[in-house]
Amino acid sequence: MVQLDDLDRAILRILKEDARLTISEIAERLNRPESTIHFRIKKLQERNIIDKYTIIIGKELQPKSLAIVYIQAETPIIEDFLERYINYIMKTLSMLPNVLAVSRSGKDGVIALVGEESHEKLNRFVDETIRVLPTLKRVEVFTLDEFSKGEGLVGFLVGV
Amino acid sequence: MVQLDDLDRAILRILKEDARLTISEIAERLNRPESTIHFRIKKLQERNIIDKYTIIIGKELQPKSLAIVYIQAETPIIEDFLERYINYIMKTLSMLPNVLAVSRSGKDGVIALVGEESHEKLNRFVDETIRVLPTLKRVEVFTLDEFSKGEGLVGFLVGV
DNA sequence: TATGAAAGACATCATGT
DNA sequence: ACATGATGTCTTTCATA
Repeated sequence: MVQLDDLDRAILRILKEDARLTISEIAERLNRPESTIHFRIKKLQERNIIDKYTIIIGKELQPKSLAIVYIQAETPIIEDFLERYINYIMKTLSMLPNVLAVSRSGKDGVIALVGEESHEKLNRFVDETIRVLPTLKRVEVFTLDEFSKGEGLVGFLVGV
Repeated sequence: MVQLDDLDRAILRILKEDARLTISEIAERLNRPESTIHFRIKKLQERNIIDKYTIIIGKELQPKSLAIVYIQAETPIIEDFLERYINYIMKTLSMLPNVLAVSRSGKDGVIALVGEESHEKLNRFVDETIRVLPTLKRVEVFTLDEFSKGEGLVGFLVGV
């Protein structure tokens, strides 16, 4: 089981905001000795509660136009074909740099997060790369126009 | 404009994998002097290409069941009401800890990424918190069952 | 598990090629 | 862009409670 006390949570929240703060700065903010903060962070890493440290890429390198695309395959007679076809779609989309995330959705669906420089390019990508896939039952596009929570995810996902 | 050379990109890719590597370790991997790496990283930060440093929370603290939920409001006669209603929905959802991301989608829609401990809890959340909202035209739920790209986004978004 | 102190490693900066 | 060295800060370890 995962057991976190208030100090652990406080440290995690601070590191989430700025993972480059020094242990002494964190110690000062939380009114604890450095050795304690160091010990806690070490434990959080060992317990894999802190999975990794990473950077968020700034706006300039991020795609301006985003959309969630739902792709549903035509349900075929042969089950095994559907399985392999979904896997093929997922693998293909995953390789594209402007496809930021791909997940299976149910037995016959795929959800992708797509980013492009402009609304036009995004529509063209959907038309020319996704809608052309054979034996699709449904393709649905939901543009992401303005985040009120979780906006940072673009800078986290975008490649360099 | 954003100008990145191969060295910048190599550094960014390394930091994306592990933002806690020391400058000397990065310098060694890339066969460059430490002073150069230090200088480049400093510039990348100043140029805001590195926007921030953060931590990814491990699996144990992540929701097991995820879904993208699309919420479309009934288009009313009065435009201004739609605007305020969408804002209200977004603000309300943003406050919930199990709603990891919220974005407006078009004039009359909202897209939310929802996480819960189980498939059942997730369905209950959608039924009891989202479908009960008045004057909705459509609520669509797409479960996220298995990522092939961008899986880390959950550990990035989840709160502590 | 928490803490204080000490030792070593590191980032940072200045200077010069 | 790269090299070197000086400086102060930070991490890490360990002994102790």
